[in-house]
Amino acid sequence: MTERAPRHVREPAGRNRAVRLVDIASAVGVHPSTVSRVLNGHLGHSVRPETVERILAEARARGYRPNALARALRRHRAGALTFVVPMVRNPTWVRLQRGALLRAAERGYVVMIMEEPTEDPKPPGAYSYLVTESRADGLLLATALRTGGAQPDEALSTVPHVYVNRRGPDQGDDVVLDEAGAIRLFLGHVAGLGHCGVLLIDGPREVDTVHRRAVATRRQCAALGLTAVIRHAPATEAGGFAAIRRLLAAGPLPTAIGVGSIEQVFGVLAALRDARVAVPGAVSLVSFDEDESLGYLDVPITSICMPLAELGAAAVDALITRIDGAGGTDVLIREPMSLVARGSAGPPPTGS
Amino acid sequence: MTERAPRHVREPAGRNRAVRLVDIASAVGVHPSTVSRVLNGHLGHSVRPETVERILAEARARGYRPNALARALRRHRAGALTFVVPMVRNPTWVRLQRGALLRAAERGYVVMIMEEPTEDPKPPGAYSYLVTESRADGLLLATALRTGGAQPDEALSTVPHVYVNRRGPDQGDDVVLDEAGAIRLFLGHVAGLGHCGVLLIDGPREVDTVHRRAVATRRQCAALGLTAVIRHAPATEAGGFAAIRRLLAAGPLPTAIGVGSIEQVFGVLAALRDARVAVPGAVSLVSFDEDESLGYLDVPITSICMPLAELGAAAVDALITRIDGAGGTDVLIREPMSLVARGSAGPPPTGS
DNA sequence: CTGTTAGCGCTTTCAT
DNA sequence: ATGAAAGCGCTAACAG
Repeated sequence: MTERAPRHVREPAGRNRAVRLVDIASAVGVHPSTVSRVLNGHLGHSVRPETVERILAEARARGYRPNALARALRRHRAGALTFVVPMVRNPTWVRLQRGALLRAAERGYVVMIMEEPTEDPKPPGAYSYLVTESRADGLLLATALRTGGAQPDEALSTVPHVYVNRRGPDQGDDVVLDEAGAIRLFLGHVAGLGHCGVLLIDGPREVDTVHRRAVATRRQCAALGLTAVIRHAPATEAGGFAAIRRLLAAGPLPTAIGVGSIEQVFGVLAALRDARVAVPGAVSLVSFDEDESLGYLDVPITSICMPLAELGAAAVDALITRIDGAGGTDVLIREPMSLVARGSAGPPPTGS
Repeated sequence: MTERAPRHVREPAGRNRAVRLVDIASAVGVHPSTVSRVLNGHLGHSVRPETVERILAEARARGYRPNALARALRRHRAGALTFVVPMVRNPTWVRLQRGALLRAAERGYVVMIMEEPTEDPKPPGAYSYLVTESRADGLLLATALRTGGAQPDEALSTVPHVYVNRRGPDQGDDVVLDEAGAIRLFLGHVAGLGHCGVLLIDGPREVDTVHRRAVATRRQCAALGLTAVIRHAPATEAGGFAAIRRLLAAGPLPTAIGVGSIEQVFGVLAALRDARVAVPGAVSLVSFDEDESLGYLDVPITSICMPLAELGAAAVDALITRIDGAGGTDVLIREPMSLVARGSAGPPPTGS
């Protein structure tokens, strides 16, 4: 009485079949549902300890792994998150991604990465199909641009999502860093050294973090009685280089310079070097991106170290909260944030 | 006669249900299987053109998206790949990851990223559970370490996989770059400039790319009549720094230096600067990692630009081939590879 | 304490 | 040219 295998289900050729719940059940001689309960720890309706043991033993022996697809289909939960990141090379995103991946793994989720092209960016809602298709339970949106229109994205209205390191058009779904705090650290440092004029070289104003740094700089400089000059340029080496070039052509620079991204730092340094402007002799420099390599440059660069991994982790937590149906509020990650003093910021020249 | 909804299936609270195949079917007044056939283009048993139109229209109108979970469960295909990458900050991996993500998207796969801790690394087979659970159809293994034992990983034997940028213990599943070609570019450049002695500062010898570069350097230097010194150090700024420090303490350096990673480049440059060894006056330097920032340093760094995005794309293709059941052979990505001459490599000092 | 049953949403063979 | 039916592997409400 060999059971005939149903002919209409094709096996993936050559691969040996995975162990299923029913295999465990029939080996132990219980019903599949019992196995399911035991393996999921649903012992509310309690199961005989002996049966539990036998099931656990069998499952372990055969290396049983539940089929995530079947489980997800039944539970209406994919156990996956989608992380939408801008397509840039920058250590910032690596650290953010890492923090998110680690926390997601801890919480039993896998993470799919989608890279958003920097030119011709799609609206965040363009990724909601992943949730509609049940591939993911929610979206981590880390695309950098501020929304022009500021009206909530229709396609996202029914999809759990969180904006990471940028604010979105809707309230209560942002997880961002304390950029104002970073500016405070920067201004406190250079003001303490005696600087009176500040220059911020940063990325395009459409980038939300850039916008927040610019606003904070203007406001805080006003409060502290410092003059503030703000220049936006592409977040590249060439962008930083050109920005300083242009400013130097117009006159002397403010003595304290903050730079938004590490790429720009390299460009800024090159332009200052070309013009023989000494760092930190003539101008002081502080980077808002931290990377170890900055400590090994000709002039080691003082920088602000932001809690990027913590940001990623917090974003995952916030998203899971929303997936679980609980609402949430905007999250501001403040700690740990520090200024790594390396010597590129010193007192202003005495003549100034 | 309102149909009672089955009470035992809980809806995800507050979220509106996705459109299903049956919804389209009942709206159009046909059987779900017909809709399935039409939407999948299985018109082998031909369907009336009018019906096709109505189904397509309805699906479009309601924004129908097939449930990827249900489809995957039925088809025994998750439509997902897992990319296992080492946990390092380095532009190399960003470019590799990008190439892989883009190609996977083109081919209709989503990609999950798993980061492998650098210290206490797990064997690649530790990720095969993702395939067993049907979360992914195959594994892209980009962990950097060479396997000590060199015996095939048991847990991977039934799992489609490809080793990326490293060779694995089994034959025919590697997709790697032409490191020997990179060395050839390097040696050709410096030999052409007149150098006779070469120093390679690279990462730990357990890293497969490092190993291949070291072997190629020894072999090619012998063939060209160049002396070769090879030093392994951690792939960090501090590692590069310390390596040069130690060598300088022991005597003069070979006049041509190749450096394995960008982090080490920064360390090497700092150590040379500290010791007042001029670049390219006293020693020439070439980096095996390319990054735009290298063009903006004090001394712009000549580097080898490897086809990393192409590597990622080729790895995805190779993996999908294996998932589809076809075997495969090792792949060597040679092009496009170039030496970006920036000035850190020049003729050796005349005294030497 | 455990088994029965009814699906999750989709695909596919078979029958008409 | 289309419908019926079965089932991917798992879970959960309900019934003993």
